[in-house]
Amino acid sequence: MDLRKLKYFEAVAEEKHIGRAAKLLHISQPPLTRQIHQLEEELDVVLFNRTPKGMELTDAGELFRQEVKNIFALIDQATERTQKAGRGELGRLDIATFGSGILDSIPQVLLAFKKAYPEVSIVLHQMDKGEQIKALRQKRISLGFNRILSPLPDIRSELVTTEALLLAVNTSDSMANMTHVPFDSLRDKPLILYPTSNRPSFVDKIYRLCQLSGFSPVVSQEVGDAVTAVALVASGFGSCIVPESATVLSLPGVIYKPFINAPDESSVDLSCIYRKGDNSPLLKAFLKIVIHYRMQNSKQVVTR
Amino acid sequence: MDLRKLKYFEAVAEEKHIGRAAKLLHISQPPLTRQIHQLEEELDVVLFNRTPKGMELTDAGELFRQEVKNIFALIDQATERTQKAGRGELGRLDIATFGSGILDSIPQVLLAFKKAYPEVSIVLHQMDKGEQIKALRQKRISLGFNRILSPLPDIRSELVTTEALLLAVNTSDSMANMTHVPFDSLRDKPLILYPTSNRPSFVDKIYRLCQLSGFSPVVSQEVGDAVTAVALVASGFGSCIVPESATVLSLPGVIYKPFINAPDESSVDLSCIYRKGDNSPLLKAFLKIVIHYRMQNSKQVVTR
DNA sequence: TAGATTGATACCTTTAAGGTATTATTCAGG
DNA sequence: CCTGAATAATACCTTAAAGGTATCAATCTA
Repeated sequence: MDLRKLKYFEAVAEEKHIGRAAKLLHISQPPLTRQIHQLEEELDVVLFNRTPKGMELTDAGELFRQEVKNIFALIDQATERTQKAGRGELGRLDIATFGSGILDSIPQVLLAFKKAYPEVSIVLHQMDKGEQIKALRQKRISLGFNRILSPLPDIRSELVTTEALLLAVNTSDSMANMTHVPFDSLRDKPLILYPTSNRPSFVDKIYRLCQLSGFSPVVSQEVGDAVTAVALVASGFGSCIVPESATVLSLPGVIYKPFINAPDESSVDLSCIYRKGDNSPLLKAFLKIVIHYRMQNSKQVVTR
Repeated sequence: MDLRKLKYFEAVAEEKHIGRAAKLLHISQPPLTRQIHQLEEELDVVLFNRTPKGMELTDAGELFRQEVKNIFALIDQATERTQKAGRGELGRLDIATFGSGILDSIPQVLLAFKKAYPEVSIVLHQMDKGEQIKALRQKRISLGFNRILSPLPDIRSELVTTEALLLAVNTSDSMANMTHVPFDSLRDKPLILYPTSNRPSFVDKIYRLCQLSGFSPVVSQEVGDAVTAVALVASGFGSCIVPESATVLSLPGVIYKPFINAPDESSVDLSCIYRKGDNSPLLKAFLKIVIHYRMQNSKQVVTR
């Protein structure tokens, strides 16, 4: 079977005339006659009745014509879909997020991507950093969102946004009516912290900042994610340090305060990580959106 | 696009290795490399990632592989269906029957055909002879069942069965307890007859038989079809002459009597008619069943 | 570092599709 | 009844494209 023959068949079926069909196909009549004969021989079916006026489809030919139409439609569809997939406009993207990272920035990036590439289905997975790296290597995911990174030979990363750290305090706290909180006022204040999972972690960062300010934090409670932490702040368990994006959690009894006199690097990055060799167009498309988001975001910061 | 390329693509996708795939396809490696490159160029999509270990499908390639599988399945299906249609095993057959002809023989033939060619859908149309011939010429039907035929240049016919003529009489009739009815006893007996639609007709035949016996029939009533006629016999309107197959109508008050001393040709043919030039495999298949039916039927008559 | 294995490239051979000239057949019109 | 026009079919040649052989560049492995 040969698509050329099918195309030729379609033309003859349409024109009911070998000569005219040949002209339409920009070939001469004899080769077309031959191709039609070969097709009939291959199928072992008479597709046309030859009359002195031209070619007339048999019932079997009529049926075959429909089938051929479907075949070409399917081929066109296959081509189109494959090309879309090749441009990263169609497919499935498995993305990992960490516990409370799914606040503010990540949804915004995902939304922007969804808008630009509506035919890509995004599947989200909850994973901590260690799991993300494992899943990346096993190709179970193509992307992971993370905060604190250590360089790895087979993993690349792209910065999404940089967020200031804020202190979430209870409204009954003595610091509640300050506009800015000096970082070292955290000395002796009970802090809600997170367990250290995979180093380097967000907790490590907080410990280092305290160390730079010359004290060790007093841990009142360890919780798994920022949402729980803020909830505990609301009920008076203590304060906690959160990235700026956590302010979307507006719980009664909680207010967020910026630091003053904080050591350098009192901000935290949000990055996405991916396999080094991955040249999938889906990944490229996503990174393009990430970079666009970062640009737009930093511009906003500048113009503020 | 070219099915050869798709076949080659499938092989490489399966083997993940150009060399092995080439061996499987019984060609050498370089042309296969070239074909894959051409396919990628034509689609403008990278289908494989080349590694030192072999070829690895990209996401787009993976999708294309599915599509290609569907394409080949559709082509196979198209081929199969067309071949069936070419052998008359698939399709639609429009058949005309006349009023009461749809008794006994015709259903048996249709049933036999349905059994032998289950994938052919038969569409029945009620038409008298004149309409049948018109519909045949306009190709609205491919076959018509009929009794009395006049030869036409563009219409062929095939005998289905020959039936004796019987007299349907009311049980109260004086002839009811005869085993055989002399034909000329119909003289002066009221007969239920049919209107003459297209000559030569069944009525013409009856008139001729009467004429040969030396009398003219007394018409008590004209009715459109044999079923109505027999119903009138049941209620005492008179007698009527019917083909043997009408005996399947067993109405209370009606008994069927064979003739004796009837003129020659006191039997009537059931034939099917079709276009002279029609070489459709569906028609051929149907005629084969018709001839088979006739053979089997005449054998039964002989062995009786 | 040497050898083996991968896909890619260069160049020639062979197959099959396309072109030109012609034929057989059928139908329409004189 | 014959002639001419139109149809698809056939014979034979030309051309384009697929296939084969030899070889290369790159990468991993021992």
